[in-house]
Amino acid sequence: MGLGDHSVTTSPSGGRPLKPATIRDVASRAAVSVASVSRVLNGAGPVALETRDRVMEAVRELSYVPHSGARSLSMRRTDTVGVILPDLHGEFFSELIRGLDRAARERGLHLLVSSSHDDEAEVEAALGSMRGRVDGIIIMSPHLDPASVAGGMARSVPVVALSGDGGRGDVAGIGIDNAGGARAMTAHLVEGGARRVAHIRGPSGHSEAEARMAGYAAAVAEAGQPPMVETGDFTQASGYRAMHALLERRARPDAVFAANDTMAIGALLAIREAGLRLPEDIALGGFDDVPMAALLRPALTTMRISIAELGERALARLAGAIQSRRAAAPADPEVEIVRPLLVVRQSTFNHRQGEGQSPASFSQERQDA
Amino acid sequence: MGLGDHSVTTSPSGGRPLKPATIRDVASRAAVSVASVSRVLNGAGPVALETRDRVMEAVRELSYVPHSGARSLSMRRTDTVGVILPDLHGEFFSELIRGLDRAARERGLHLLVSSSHDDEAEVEAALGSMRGRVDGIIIMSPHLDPASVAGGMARSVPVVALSGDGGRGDVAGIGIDNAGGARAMTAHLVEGGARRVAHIRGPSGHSEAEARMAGYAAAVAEAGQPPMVETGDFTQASGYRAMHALLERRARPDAVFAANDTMAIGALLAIREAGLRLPEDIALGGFDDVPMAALLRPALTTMRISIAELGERALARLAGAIQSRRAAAPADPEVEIVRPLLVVRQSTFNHRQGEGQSPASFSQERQDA
DNA sequence: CGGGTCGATGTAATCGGTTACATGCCATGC
DNA sequence: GCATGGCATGTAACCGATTACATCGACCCG
Repeated sequence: MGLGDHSVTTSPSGGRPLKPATIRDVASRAAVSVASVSRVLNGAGPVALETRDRVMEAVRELSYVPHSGARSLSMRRTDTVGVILPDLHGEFFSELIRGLDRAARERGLHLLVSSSHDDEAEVEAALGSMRGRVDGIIIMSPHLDPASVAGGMARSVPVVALSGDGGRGDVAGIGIDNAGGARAMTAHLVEGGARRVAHIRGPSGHSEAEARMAGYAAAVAEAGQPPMVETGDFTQASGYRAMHALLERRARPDAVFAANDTMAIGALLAIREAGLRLPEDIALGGFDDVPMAALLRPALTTMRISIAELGERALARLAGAIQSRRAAAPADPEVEIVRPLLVVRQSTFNHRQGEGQSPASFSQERQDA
Repeated sequence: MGLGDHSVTTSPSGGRPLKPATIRDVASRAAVSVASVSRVLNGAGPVALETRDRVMEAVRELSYVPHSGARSLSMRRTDTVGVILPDLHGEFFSELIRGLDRAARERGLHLLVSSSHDDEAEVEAALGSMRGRVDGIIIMSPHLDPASVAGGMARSVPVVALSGDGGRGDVAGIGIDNAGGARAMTAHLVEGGARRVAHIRGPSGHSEAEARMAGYAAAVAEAGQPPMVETGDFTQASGYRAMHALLERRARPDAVFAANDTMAIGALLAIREAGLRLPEDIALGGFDDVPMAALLRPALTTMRISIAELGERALARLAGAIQSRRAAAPADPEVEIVRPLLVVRQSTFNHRQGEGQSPASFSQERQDA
């Protein structure tokens, strides 16, 4: 039961040790105590130069790598953040993770990802299984109330909600200003001379769809126009169908704002099929600025959201909350809002060069595909 | 120092406990030992009915959730797999994670994701920091040799390499049959009547690009055609430029195989600009079957890889390796190959209905967008 | 009635680190 | 010459679970 009877092979590449070396193996090989090894490795506390060298050599010889799990337990910190996401696709998902990963790596944090959650039970389960694995959680769940879902967990670790409208309730959150963006797009269409701006909205109950709808409604009301709305479900086919329906109305719209780019593409196909010209007969605006938007002809005017940046901000926010919890300071449950950027391309009138800004300080960018 | 002096509040929702309850809190509250609590919670070992009830009640009252980190340490298993990925984008990334996540959840595993690694040093660092956090690792790194990079880690946990051509070396791997796919596509173009099939390849040194190039070269050689090659870098702009170069050649190609769909789209724009018709003047084939491929007009013929399935298979493979390592059985370092599927759409000749299969048992599918 | 079996439970070692505290030593100051 | 202080180091108690082993009755059988 002494310290010396560990069975780790000496040579680094010769016999491959079945079990990796532990700190005690290193200690006994360097003929020092585990405390000294720990001090050397973490650069904490005073160590004699010669001791340091002996330890480093033993580390090299045994190719010792500290066991992060054990460290987490004794340090009461995992340096890991949990990420709980709904069923996301394509560019949105990859950009979000890219932003999270970048920000995490900067801070020496890891990402425990659990995606494709749609109902509340799954989210609860995911949250539960993260206890003791993470120092904080980033959660996105469009159909649910993030505050309630995160309530239990939020008492033990900080939670940041990522949502269409900012997390209501008492958890911190990052949200997209969907209403403001929709309003800016609608105003852009009105300013371009459209007399009847229609909206192809997303499914009712979906918080982002509702917010964009609200922004549209406010802007047309302000312009003294009657609202014209068709409902889609964010797919291309639904955008196509909705546009068809709009074209059959007695008073045809001369501009359409689709609640996302994918539906806008469907609408574009329907407009083309009807033999109408873009943007002369009908102007078209989308939302999201997916990569395809710039590749269409005419290239699509849209509201750009930098998803990667959204991820970075969320992680920065969470990292801050973890810090302040360590300092026993209560984290502020404030909700931070990211504003989309209006990107004007050929699907709307880009005559009127260099004129006035869009309202509400929404910045704007012209682009030629 | 007794068992009873823990300071956790009694009521579940009243005073919020700063520190979550531990198994000892539960034990003392239920007036049993920690062993019994553990037995109840894990359903292992015999427990009296009444004891079980008391424990469950205490668990509820304290809203106790086991600390997975601590459990990992004593069980020597983390139920987590590490995923190390290069800088991936869009659909490929999200589908891969989707497949991994689905397969992981089925098995009660978690995903520790670290993405955007490009050079070897970063990968090494990521691997090191995963020691003690994961039971196994899935690694994808196109420019590097997965075997060497994973060599050190592979001694302590199983590693599965995800790569363009299957991991050489002594680690298990899953690969895509890029060469075979490229060959099938080229053969499809030849069979459609093309006399001069050109190839827009990916960057040299990139293993997938090389494999697809090799498949193309073999197929044109077999058909007795001279190779015509331009090099791109997998971006749309490079596909556009490469196609331009091909069109300026004295002997213009009558079919083009682009090494991925993104470059094929660039090529498509160039062909259109030159006033040529697809597929009559020039037939065009891609690789990957990105969602946009079916939406183009003409819709793009391409080789489909089910990325999500690739992820699922990789995880299944790793899970198997983890199992067998627990049973002290050596895992086989075999490389599993996934074959892409030829999806024929309008950008190539889809006359010749219902004729012979493509060579080498590559399955085929016709589709109308 | 003694010994053996089985079921229910508790005690304490263990996983691999960190770290508060104790110890030993040497140099300094008075 | 002795108290003092600071550096270098070691010992052992955690972190929060699991689990091998010991214990203790109750019950059955010869």
